[in-house]
Amino acid sequence: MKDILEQLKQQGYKLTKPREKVLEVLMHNHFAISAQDIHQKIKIIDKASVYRVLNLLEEFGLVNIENVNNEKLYCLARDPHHHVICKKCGYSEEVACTYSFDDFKNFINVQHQLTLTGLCKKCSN
Amino acid sequence: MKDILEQLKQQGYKLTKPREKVLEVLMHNHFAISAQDIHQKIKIIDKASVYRVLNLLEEFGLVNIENVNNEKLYCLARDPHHHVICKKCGYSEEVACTYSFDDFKNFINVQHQLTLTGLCKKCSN
DNA sequence: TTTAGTGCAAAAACTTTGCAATTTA
DNA sequence: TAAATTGCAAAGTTTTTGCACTAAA
Repeated sequence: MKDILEQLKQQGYKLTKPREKVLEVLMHNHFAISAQDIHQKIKIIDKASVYRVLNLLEEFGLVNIENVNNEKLYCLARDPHHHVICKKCGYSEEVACTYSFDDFKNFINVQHQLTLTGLCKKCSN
Repeated sequence: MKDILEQLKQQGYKLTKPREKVLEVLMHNHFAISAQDIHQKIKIIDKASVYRVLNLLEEFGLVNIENVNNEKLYCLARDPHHHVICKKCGYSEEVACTYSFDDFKNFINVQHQLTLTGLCKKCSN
């Protein structure tokens, strides 16, 4: 987290409570989480600010966004790993990321986001 | 497209104009497209129906969903390929998909969605 | 003819924005 | 102290829902 705040600082952004708090939640939340749920966890911070922080992080490629059951979920882009998420109960597990995508002819700064969904053992019965 | 409609039919769903039209747009649209833009292309169909069709397709894993610049984009899950999308201008190219994910211990029916974003040549200057 | 699916209009949910007040550097 | 950022409230978007009507099987 320090790294990220430092990184933002070096870009000229200030270290503020909303940024700290949102990052804290993303750090401590093992899996992907929605903007609304982030706000739920830190009610001191205005919802608008939560969105502003998330948009900032997204702009810098510091978060990944996943869609599961029509929910937009954020998670820190601390590579290299992804998640498999159960579409029914939300249970998830980490998946190592072994892919790299640097060899594009016509693109630079390519980031990737892999979303894996399925049914966990429990829900498949 | 016939396949998909057939598939739905066999599940007991009816073949209706909204379903046909939305699928048509998804078929003919080479790249990912938003719900609103789909509706824009077939104004005869009510927006609510567009959403209903998309949700149905999602439920059956027939579409992939990508987030690019805070826009939720749909594309048919006609494997195996993905897209790299320029975050600035939206230009995109196909990327062959060479990954399979069948070897999970605790999950079944695992589907994957890979979103690649970057800057295209033009936009990186 | 029955049941699923639609359109419409209204509601709900989500996200962004303008601006005065506050906080950071 | 200047500039960036916040909270608040309001506006803008996007998505869902209830229900009477319509169309598919």
